Amino acid sequence: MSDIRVRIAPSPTGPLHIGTARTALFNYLFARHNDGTFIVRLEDTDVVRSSIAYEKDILDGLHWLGLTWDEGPDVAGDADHGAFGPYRQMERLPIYREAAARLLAADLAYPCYCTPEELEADRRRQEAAHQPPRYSGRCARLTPAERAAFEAEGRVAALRFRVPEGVISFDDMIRGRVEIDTANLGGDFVIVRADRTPLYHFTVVIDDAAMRISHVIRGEDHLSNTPKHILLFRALGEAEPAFGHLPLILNPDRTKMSKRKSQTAIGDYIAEGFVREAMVNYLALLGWSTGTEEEVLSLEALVERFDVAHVQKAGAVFDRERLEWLNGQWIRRLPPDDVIDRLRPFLEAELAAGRIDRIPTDEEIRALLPVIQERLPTLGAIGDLIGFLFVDEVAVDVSVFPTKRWDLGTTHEALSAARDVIASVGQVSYEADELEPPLRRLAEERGWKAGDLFMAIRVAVTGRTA
RNA sequence: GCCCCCAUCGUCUAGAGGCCUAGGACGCCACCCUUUCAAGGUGGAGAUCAGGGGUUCGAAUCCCCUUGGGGGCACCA
Repeated sequence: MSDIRVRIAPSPTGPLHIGTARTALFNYLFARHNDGTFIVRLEDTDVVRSSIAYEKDILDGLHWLGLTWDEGPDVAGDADHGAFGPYRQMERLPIYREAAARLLAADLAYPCYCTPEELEADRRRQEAAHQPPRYSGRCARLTPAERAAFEAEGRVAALRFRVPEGVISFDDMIRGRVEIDTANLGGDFVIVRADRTPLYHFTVVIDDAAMRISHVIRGEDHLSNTPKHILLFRALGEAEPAFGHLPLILNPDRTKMSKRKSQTAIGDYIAEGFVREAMVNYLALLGWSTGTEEEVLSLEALVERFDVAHVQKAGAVFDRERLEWLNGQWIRRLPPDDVIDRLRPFLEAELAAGRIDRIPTDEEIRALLPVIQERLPTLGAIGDLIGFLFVDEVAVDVSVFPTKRWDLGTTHEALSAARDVIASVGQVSYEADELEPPLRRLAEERGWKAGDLFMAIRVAVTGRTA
């Protein structure tokens, strides 16, 4: 095991997002390729929006993808494991409290008594003046007497970190050297709320330091925040990890992928019948490539080939068509028993929805596999493909019969004739050459195209044209 | 508004100065196969490498500017 330690730190304030899943995957690939440690940490300090249901969705989703982690909680609500725990931030409050006290004692942070209303007014004024939003620094130099006065007023203070002057620079694993002047950070920022709960920028740094995270690999939306983190690492007397900022996943209009414009919940893709192999394969290739022309790659193959050098810098539009193509590729590659297992929940859903009257047996599905495996874009398409076989009565909508060459009269006539031919053949084993030759003969005698006859029979028997 | 990041076919990308009259994949269009639908095979359309300056014998590749796009600027994460 190397010293490389990386983490995915999702916030259980929503279901597992495509972007979080990809960040988790890249961290996983980086860790496994380098014989490092992959950690899951839950950032649940936003108590109002966090929930155990989301925690479950996230953990289950990561398991579904096949990303195993070495430290962290495995099951929602359950205990975690690893030498650097706990791995839920709400269980680490004393650690943050101690760190906050240290910064306060060293005057690296100070109590701020500004009310939300005052801050909001400042912000509005700055916006009106076309100024960038920035904390006024009103509470930065309060005398003990002034603080006491605010306290006497009943005001409760938040804790603000003093942002020093200077330029922060770091070598991003993906972007190279990045420099940002601390003057552009928006002034002293809050690290502990008035209600004593710590904020993200604070906890993320304390935990990354405490958990000995060596490489912080995350989305590009955090790039501008990195100087704040570096400042905090320094104030805390901790070594800074390496940073790598992944390109964002984009909506079709090239804005940051969002629930509003795209399907972002991994759970929704699972429900549609995307298989994990395809999802992992697709996500890995969104913003990264092997540098070769290989496209269909298993998680193991990805681990073997992963390198930061081939990570793209520009954002990548999420392309569902390509995901579907990969899904088809993977469904075709799955072993029969595996497909049968994975199909079952979707068949059960068909039954529950009343679209079929019974669930096919494993043997029935196995017999169908040769004709359905290469036709499934998603597992959820199974009902459309074989549903007609498992309903008590096939409903045939007359309008489904093609009328390009045949009118309904001809269709009816042809079906009657075909029925006679089939009856005359008698007992059959349904091998292809038992019914086809006599039906072809019938078509030839009547001057019909065999394809038209077969289409009529297909619709009459299955209720569908495919 | 300020700061930061980015820029090769519609999309995902290969390309790390000459191998590029820019390659692959998805999608699209033909054709083949074919009893429909798929799958598969073959071929095609599709990028003056955002634009303009440099550097160089030589630039998609290096530098600068412009333009365009994105992200960040919370007592959210």
